[in-house]
Amino acid sequence: MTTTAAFATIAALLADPARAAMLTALLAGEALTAGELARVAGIGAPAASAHLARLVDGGLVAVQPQGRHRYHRLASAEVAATLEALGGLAEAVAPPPATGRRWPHGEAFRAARLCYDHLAGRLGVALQAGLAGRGWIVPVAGGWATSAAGEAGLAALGVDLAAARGTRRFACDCMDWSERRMHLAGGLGRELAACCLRRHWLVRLPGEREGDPLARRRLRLTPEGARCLGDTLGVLEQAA
Amino acid sequence: MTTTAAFATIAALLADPARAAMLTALLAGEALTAGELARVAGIGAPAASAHLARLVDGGLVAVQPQGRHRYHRLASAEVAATLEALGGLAEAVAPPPATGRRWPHGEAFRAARLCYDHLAGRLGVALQAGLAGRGWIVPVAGGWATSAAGEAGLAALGVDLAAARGTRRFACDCMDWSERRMHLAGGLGRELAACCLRRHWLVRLPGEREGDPLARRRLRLTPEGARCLGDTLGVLEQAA
DNA sequence: GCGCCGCTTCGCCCCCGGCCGAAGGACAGC
DNA sequence: GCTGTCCTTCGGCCGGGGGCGAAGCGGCGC
Repeated sequence: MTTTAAFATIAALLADPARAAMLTALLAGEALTAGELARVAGIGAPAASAHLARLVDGGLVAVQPQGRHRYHRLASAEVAATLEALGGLAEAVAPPPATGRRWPHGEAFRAARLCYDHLAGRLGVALQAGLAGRGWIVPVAGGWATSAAGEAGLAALGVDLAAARGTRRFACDCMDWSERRMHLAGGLGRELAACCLRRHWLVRLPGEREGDPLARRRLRLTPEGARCLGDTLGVLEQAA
Repeated sequence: MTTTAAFATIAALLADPARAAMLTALLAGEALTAGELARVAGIGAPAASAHLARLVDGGLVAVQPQGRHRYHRLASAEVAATLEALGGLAEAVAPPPATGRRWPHGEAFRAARLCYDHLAGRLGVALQAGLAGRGWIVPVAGGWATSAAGEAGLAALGVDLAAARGTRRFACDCMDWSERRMHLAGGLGRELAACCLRRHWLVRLPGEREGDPLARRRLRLTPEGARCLGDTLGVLEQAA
């Protein structure tokens, strides 16, 4: 009873188009100011303020004041995972909009993207499979742990394992709606993504349109990234 | 844009307490009549009818008329998976209600339960791990396939593999909110659960209270079930 | 100190949607 | 065919919540 009530409360926070647009924008993993989010949602500043207050109060969004700006981000990777799940269901249930591509951002989006703070899409799934296939990560209760070989290999790639361990969950699964498989989340997933971006193995694709909430989530594998990740983890990618 | 709109539309369907109660009840995997769902939600027949019409129209619930009754069930296992994800987030975000047990149904619910049509909880996760650990199932693109040994072993257990193949997805992962690990879904997951119930290795726990929507999801492992599943798949379970 | 800018609060309007009672349609059993 | 049951549709009421403009508050820069 109380359970289904909490359930509905969370859903109500996601049910408003303006809030949904804000959350979708925050899925890119970057912290945005209230003004930016108001523009993304297409509403005025007062309305945005009220929406954000409710999201923060509901525990979905965290806020950190900085000077005269207030930066908002998703409260946790769990929130991101749930949003991804809902997006996948929306895609599966909604009448595919006539045109062949079922998601407006299509192929590039399915190939490689950010899921809040870690990698998703075909690339994310392939990375997870590569890590498990080489025995760099091994399943343990509640998630994954690194093997000795994995420690060495990941460190050689430049992944900050110390930072990865400083998180509540070191490595766990996150559902990938487009591939219907798991990809790696948790501290390790975050640091792996950070490493790939830092070394320019992956670059963010620029958004074509201003205000495109999904724009900053798309990633492109660079030739160097394909070589390095392919050599070490067997990730083959024919992404554009 | 159109994406976030669809997203919000689905969330709006889940945002009403009455609809949430109905969907939660349907998570047990059984088809219920409109009248039963009205009672579960604590509303009158007209209101329930309107809610169900919206759920059906939104693609979350399927209906099959039978005589003068109309039986409702979740439209797909994907819907069930999303509901589970939302429930997990609600549990994580909501202030744990003072008492130690975070979900009202506590231990038994975490130990073994139905996730729509397949097994979840510690038992579901352990089953998935056991199947993968023995090489009965092997990862393939988009999910899992059975090995030769797995075919023989599952058939020996009494799992109807032909029926399992008759589904859109043979075997795929489903997120388990309580364990934060994957358990087995898809046709194979469904037939495995059906087999366990048919052979009385698992039995449904009776609901203590009338109208308890989660009641029929709780499962108990019988001594015979512990023996058979433990022998063949190494599933150790200390569930009550 | 003054003005600018980002954000919030307040007051107000309006509309969406949830609920019920009553009436209407459909199906099974006698 | 009549009656009872299950479910839906219709009409009407009401509350919650989203939107904006105006005003208030606080940090920053000239």
